[in-house]
Amino acid sequence: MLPLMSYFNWASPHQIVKNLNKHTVVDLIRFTPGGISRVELAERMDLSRAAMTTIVNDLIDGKVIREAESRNSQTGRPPINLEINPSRGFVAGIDMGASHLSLLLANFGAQVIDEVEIPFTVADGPETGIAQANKLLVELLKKNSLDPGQMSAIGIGVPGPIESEAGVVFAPPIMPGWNNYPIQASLETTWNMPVSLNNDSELGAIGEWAYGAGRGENFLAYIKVGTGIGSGLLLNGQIYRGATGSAGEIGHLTIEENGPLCECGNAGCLEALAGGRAIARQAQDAIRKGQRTLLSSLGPIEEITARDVASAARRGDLVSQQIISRAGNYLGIALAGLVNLFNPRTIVIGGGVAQVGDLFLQPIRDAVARRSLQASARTVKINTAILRRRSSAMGAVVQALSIALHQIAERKEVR
Amino acid sequence: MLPLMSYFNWASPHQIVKNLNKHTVVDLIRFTPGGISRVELAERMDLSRAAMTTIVNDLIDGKVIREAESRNSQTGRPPINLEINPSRGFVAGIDMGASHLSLLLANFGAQVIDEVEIPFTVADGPETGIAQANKLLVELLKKNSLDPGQMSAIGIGVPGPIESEAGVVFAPPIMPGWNNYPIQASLETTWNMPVSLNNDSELGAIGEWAYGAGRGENFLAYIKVGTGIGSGLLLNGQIYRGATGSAGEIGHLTIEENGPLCECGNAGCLEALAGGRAIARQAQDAIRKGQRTLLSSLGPIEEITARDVASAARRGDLVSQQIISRAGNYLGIALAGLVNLFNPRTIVIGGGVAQVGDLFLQPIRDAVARRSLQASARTVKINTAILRRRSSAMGAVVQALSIALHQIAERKEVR
DNA sequence: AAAATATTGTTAGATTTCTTGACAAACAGA
DNA sequence: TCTGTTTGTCAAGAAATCTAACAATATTTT
Repeated sequence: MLPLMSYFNWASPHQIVKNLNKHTVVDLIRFTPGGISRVELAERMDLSRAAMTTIVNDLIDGKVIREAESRNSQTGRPPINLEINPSRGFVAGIDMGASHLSLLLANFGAQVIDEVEIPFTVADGPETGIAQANKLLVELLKKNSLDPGQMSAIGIGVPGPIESEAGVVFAPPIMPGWNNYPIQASLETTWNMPVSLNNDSELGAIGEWAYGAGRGENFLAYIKVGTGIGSGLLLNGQIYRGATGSAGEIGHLTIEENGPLCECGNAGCLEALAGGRAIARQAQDAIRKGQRTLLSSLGPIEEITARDVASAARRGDLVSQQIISRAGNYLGIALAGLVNLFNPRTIVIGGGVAQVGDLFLQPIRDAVARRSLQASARTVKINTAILRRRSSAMGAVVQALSIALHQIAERKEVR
Repeated sequence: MLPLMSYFNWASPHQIVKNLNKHTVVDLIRFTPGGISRVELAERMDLSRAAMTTIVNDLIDGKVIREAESRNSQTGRPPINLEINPSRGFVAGIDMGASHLSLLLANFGAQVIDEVEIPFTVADGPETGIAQANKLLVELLKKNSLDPGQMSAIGIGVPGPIESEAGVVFAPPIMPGWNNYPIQASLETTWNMPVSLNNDSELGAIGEWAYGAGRGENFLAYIKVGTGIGSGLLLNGQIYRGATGSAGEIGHLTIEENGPLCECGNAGCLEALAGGRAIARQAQDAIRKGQRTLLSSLGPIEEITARDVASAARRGDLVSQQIISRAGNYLGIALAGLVNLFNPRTIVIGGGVAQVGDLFLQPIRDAVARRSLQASARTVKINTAILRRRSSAMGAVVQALSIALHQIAERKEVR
């Protein structure tokens, strides 16, 4: 069957970008677990083996990819696996959160060389924030005796909606002062290399898709439970942003019509019931009411965070467990809606609270099973992020590599 | 910017189907309002004018398209509009509902030649249902002095989830007995031509996208309010079916946790609150309670339908208007969730109840504005289906034409 | 150890599809 | 009638892929 109107929406595909098949080969090599050979590539892409030889040897000449070990086969000449040439260069992945800034340094094979994370206040504004990120990257490079010239691209994720053409964030609720600030352009000027600016939840989805709990799943939702609650959607294998770039706002689904007020102005949003701030507040209330909990011993009540609650829950604190479990139930109610509408194959739960594991996951799974249609609920898998705190930063690395690799693959000569 | 992982997911594009550019040209001609010329095609597809001449003349030779009138231009040689050759053949579009069966006969220019609609009971099972459809089509052809040999393809929509490879419906709640029945194969054998089987809500989205209220909108949700409530989603310009084909099940979002029981087994589903059956039941209850309403004069209480309520509401009946408005509010609550998650540009409301107009639309718009994030709510347009009862059947015609046109475009010679 | 078999990867020439750049065609206005 | 402008066509050449034969490298069989 023909996919509907696909012709209409694709620009002439050999023109979307030149050498489309070359790019396809690069990405198949990047993301096929266990490696892939020339003949397998040819079969997968429906090209002749001869054509594949030309394409692959071209990429090898450009030092984008290289031959790896031959796999042992049952019979016949063993296939030669192809892999990205890891020593072709480096990229950086930056994950900017509301209260943390983390940074990965990776080679072209997407292997993490080094990483660093610092406390951070995104509300301090763009100049301060970007300066901090720059400084951190300079230090990390120096520590690894690397020259900025050896880097090829930077990926960065921020907790707000992106205007991707312009390279800015657009009316971000939790990034005051950043509206329309030229984040991408600023980094590109400073570092003199291409920069990919993305939403942090989208990057989480990409990271977990590429190397995590949703590896290769083409219908994937990544839920980031942090200060706020956001999601990154991978539909038909592509990031889905919606008509104006604000798709996936699961945090502002109304769950309880008369629930607590949310920063967005509505009442009873998921975020106001199960987000990091809500979890912290519930814990503080519990202490004030005099409930017996490990949390009371942590110092000033106002400074108790969702992370404290999560870690207390893991150590067996009943009050904390109850708070986490209730948050899980709320999230599950929202996810039931998402499951009915999107019918994803996999949902990956990331962010600090998710690391608690089954204490959080089980109420989610229960609520989804109870409140969504069997057809979709039966097939959906709900799991914790494998890359843990690194999901988004890893997604940023993937995006940086996408730019770097495809830019190099365009060129004929070795630079 | 490069679209993420697009390379990975596309098979080698020139292989998705041969002569991709030829097909793109056909669809651009089909769906560009106001017509399109060779040069405009070349620009839109990023091809040279010379290449476009070859492609277009090839299609003209194959009698797939033809030259239309020249448009008047400001200056220079006026462009020659291209159009699908309407007299190249005919197609049929079938819309099978729970309680009606309708049929459109259209030429290759998608102009409706004739149509017919009969009452129908899908629950009578596939043999009966398909026999009825066949008979109806035979009669319609005879009435228009057409030979089956002049038809090129059939599109059919049914109210259940589709396994599109297999051409069957899969566990359809309101099509008892149809599970896995080879609908597509049966029609293909009987008529000896290709058949496209689709979900009726999807077809509604396609119909309204092509010739209706969502013309050309690439982020479109079509909501069908009939006996049940379903939706068809067009995301990034492509029909979205989800991982297992059951995406868009908006009718089974939980709206009131302790609401009325739904056929799906859960409680408080949208469908149980605002679907056709729910509307009829509320009207019946109102009469039994002795409320003053035009509906009381319509004969046996049990036979009052949602359509009766809708038409009474249009004529000013307050009780009916209240019921419709309440249903609109419930639908709006569900749509607020859809807007937050999908961020569509347009929502088209179809089905019988929607024809009431603002009485139904306004509470929907209010609820969406109240309960979804500003970023998405501000930009979404919510309108009634322009094609009215024909949305789905027209979508079936579009699908049939897709098969027919692209099949012919493949061939070199005129058949 | 040699031969048979199977599978991967390469080579050379033909084919298809697109590009470039020149040119013909069709209209408006001076 | 001439000029300017835009559409559409033609011919030669370039790029990418195909076909079909062949070389390379392993296992299995004789």
